[in-house]
Amino acid sequence: MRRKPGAVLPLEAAILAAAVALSAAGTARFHGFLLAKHLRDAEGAKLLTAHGTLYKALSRMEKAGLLASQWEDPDVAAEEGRPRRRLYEITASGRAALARVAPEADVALPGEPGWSPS
Amino acid sequence: MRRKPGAVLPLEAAILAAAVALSAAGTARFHGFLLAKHLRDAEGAKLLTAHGTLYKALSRMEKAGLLASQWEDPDVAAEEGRPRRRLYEITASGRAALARVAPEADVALPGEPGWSPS
DNA sequence: GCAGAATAGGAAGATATCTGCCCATAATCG
DNA sequence: CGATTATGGGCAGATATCTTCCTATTCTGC
Repeated sequence: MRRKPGAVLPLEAAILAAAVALSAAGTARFHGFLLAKHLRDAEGAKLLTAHGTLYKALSRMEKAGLLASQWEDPDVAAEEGRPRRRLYEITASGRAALARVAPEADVALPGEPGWSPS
Repeated sequence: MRRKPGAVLPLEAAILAAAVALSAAGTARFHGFLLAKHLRDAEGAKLLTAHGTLYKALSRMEKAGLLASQWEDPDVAAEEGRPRRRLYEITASGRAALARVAPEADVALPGEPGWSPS
C-alpha cells in the first residue's frame, strides 16, 4: 500500500511499543526473533505472522531512522552455537514516532523524566 | 536398528563415496548442506530425505573416526552473510571403510597410486 | 471519484546446524 | 527361534536472517 510520508503503520507501532517495553524491562537491544516471540504472545497477538514481514519492517524502520542496528559479534554467536543476530535499538526518533501515534503508550521522550540517552 | 560393530550402512557408504568424489573434484572439505545437495541430485537420489538424518549420520561417523570435522571461522561466515558451516573431511579410515564395502568405488587408499595425505 | 502507482503483508524457501520423538529394523541373547 | 534391546531414519521444529513472488491496500493525481 502506498504510504503517506511519516506515517507509522500498525505493525511498526507494535514494534516500537515492544521496543520501549523491552527497553523498560532492561533489554535495550533486541533481535528480530525475540521481537517476533514478544509480539506473538505478548502484544495483541494476531499481528505479525510470517517472519519475513517482520524483518522487512525492521529494515524499513531502520532506513527511516526509527531504529538503529548492528551485527552481533560473530564469535559470541559461535560460542553459543546459534546463528548470529542483528541487534536493534529504538532511536529517539522512534520514541517520538510512537508517542505521536500512540500517546497512551508509556514512552519516555528526550527531556522528559525517565528518559536516558540511548 | 542395532548394528554390528564395524558395519557401514548404505547412507554412510553414500556419504563416504560422495566425500571421495568431492575430494577428487578438488573439494577436500565439505559441509553438511553441500553433501545433502550432492546426495540429493547426484547419487542414486532416494537416499536421504530429512536433513536431521544426515547430520546425525555425520556426527556418528565422526565419532567412529570415518570423518573429521572442524568449525569454519565464524568471521568468514559472517562476511559471506550466512550461517557458519561445519567442515568435514574423510579420513584414511573412512576411505578404507568405503573400499571395504564398495570395492567398485574409486577409492585411493594410502600407499596406492593416487593417494595423497589428507 | 476513479485510475494508476507504490508499497505492505503473507507465503514460501534458501542458508546451516542441531535436537527430540517415534517407529521400524537388525543384532544378540537365552 | 523368539524376545529383548539398541539404534537408524524420518518427521517436526528451534534458531536466525533474508529474498523473491504475489496479492491487497492505500495514497495521489487527474
